Amino acid sequence: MTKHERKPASPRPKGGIPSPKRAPTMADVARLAGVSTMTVSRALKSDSVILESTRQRILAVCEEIGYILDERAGALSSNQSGFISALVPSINNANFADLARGLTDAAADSGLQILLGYTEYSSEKEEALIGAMLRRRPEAFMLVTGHHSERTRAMLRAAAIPVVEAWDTPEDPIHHTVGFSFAHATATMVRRLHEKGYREIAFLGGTSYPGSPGASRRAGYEAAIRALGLPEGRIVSFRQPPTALAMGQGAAGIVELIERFPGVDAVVCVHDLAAFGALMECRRRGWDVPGRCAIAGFGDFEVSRYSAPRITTIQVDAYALGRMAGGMLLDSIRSARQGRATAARHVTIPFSIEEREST
Amino acid sequence: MTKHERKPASPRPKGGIPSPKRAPTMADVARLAGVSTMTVSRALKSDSVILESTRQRILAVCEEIGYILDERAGALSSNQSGFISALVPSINNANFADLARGLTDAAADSGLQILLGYTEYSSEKEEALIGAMLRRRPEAFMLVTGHHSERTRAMLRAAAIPVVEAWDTPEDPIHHTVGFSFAHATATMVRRLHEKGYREIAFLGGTSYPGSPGASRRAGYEAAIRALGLPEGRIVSFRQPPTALAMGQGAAGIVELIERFPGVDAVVCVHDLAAFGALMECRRRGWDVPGRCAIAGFGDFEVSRYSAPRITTIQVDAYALGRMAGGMLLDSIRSARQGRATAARHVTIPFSIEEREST
DNA sequence: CGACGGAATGGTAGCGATAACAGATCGATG
DNA sequence: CATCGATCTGTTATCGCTACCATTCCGTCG
Repeated sequence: MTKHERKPASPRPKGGIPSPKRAPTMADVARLAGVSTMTVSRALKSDSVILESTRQRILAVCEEIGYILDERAGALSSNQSGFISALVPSINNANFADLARGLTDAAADSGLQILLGYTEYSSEKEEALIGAMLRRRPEAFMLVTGHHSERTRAMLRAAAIPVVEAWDTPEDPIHHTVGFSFAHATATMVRRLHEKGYREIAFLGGTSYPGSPGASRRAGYEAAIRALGLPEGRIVSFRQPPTALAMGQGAAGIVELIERFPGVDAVVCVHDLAAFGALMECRRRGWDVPGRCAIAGFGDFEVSRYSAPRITTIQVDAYALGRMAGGMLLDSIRSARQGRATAARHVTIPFSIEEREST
Repeated sequence: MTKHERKPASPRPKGGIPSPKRAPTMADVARLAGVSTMTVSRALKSDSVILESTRQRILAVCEEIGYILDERAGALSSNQSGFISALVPSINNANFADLARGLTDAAADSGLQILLGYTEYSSEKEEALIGAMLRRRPEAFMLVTGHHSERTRAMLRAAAIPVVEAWDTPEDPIHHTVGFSFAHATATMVRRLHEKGYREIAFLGGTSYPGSPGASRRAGYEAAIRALGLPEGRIVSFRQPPTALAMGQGAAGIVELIERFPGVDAVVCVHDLAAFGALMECRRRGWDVPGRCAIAGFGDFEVSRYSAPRITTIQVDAYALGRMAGGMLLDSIRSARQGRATAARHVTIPFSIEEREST
């Protein structure tokens, strides 16, 4: 020992059974199995060449002494963290939860883990989270929805890792995208309502500032209304970004809407939670749905399938979307590990209008 | 260079501005700021002694060259991963999402990050996830609900890190616990219904095998029914563990229940989603709620606050519970970092019966 | 005026794994 | 029987950071 040597946490025997006070390392396994640490390392990776009998012997030793691979060290040495970072606006939302689950399952198939963060619809939080996550050197990033600050984009560019923006497709993508146009979907819903004979179609929810959640849905609504020559301006916005209050905003919103625009005969809501809140408020007040006013949602949340009446909505398989986003990132990661870059891909996935009893 | 030296990813200049092809390291920052790497390390930790002017100079260099601390290396060197692992049965559940959010926020206050996993109510998945997570050397573990296999318990014991079991309190805790007795809460609901005059009270949901989700709620129901001398056996179980089908199970279940036990005048459901499904099915069939049959839930999901009628339920602040669980773990982590162990704590948090229109 | 102490900073080893290549072993082949 | 190639295993250096202690630089004090 020279004077600067770090004192070990506990004494290390040079041979024999490792001290019970210390977690076993690969060197302990190697010693007990009579092989080198490299061979142990290979035994624990599924894709490496090693005699099956050797692997079995090593795995037996691992099991016996309770050895657990330390991926912190592995990540440093191999320069592969094994992480994918994912940012969702909120986890308390079935669509985002499904997206995250799809990504997690796709990543797990390749042995990668997810670092999940919630931005709560705030760019400051998003920046802070990305900064914290980059310190873990994730191998890829998934962003769900939203406009991203220039600082966010710069950080991701500097990190030089694959990025996928999922769900609503942005106009100015960072890299990969996968999702569908919320504006297009909402416009389709408006046209469908028009075909069914509704003539004064309103929009409920979202806030008006650009880049806000719901802005693209609102824009799609407005474009469709104009194209059809229907009366414009039937809009009631929410004051707050989407939160747990979503249903309450829908309940309050429908009342304001009907009072301000008594002729309205159909409402397109920014998402199913608002639609459900609106629907229940109508029932409470004795307003028939869809007789007095039809109600449509967005997202096909479970509540829309079981409410009475069932709610017409825009359906997208968020779980599959998450898996697809994961697949795209994994492809890019594999390429990056072999030193190749991947061109950005832009995938549009289908949505469908689920016509139910509320329209 | 000797023959065994690892080939660097790209050439490393010995001085001057770091090559743009290579991510800057602490050594680059140190060189440019004219200090040692130790001083850079101190500048980036908030709690260390360093001249403020030095810190500012170092931070400026970091900003200029886009240096990002590599916590993979830090974790290895300091033997502190900065991770807390959390396992929830499902993320697509408002209670669990709130729990995870509370834990995340509590951890973030201390600079720790969360590794989140979903067990999907399967012990095999739980074991696999814990194994994968332990390779990251988390500093603590939160488990939400459920019975844990002996192998799970052994792994956590061997890891020798603080563990908190949150939500439903287990009979045989691993370490810390925080939550409340689901059995007690459900029994309280039954008594409340009895006080209101209901006499044939049923239970809907859960599966019957021991350790299944809902088992403790069902046990609490049965105990209360027996204690009150009410007619027993009014139970309809679900065939599947809780999933996205939760509302559909409630809808199907209420029909089966009313057909098999026509005298039932109140139903306690295993959770609000089943209660909601049941309620909507009743409306669809023209069965008045609570006139024909009262319906109560569990968990105070948003849907229960806005449905028509609003659903009576058992309310718990899951976010606060998550924060509390996080606080307990952080205390233990701090102690562990100073070499001290912490005694297991068992915290019971309050629940309340939210009486609404459905009973 | 020299000893002392506290604050700031520096030097070095080591955390535990893996990359890269070298070496050993063994059966097949000419 | 020597050579070759394929397969398996070993050696060494390194990833980027932080713990541990040493050192330097001051101002203070007996």
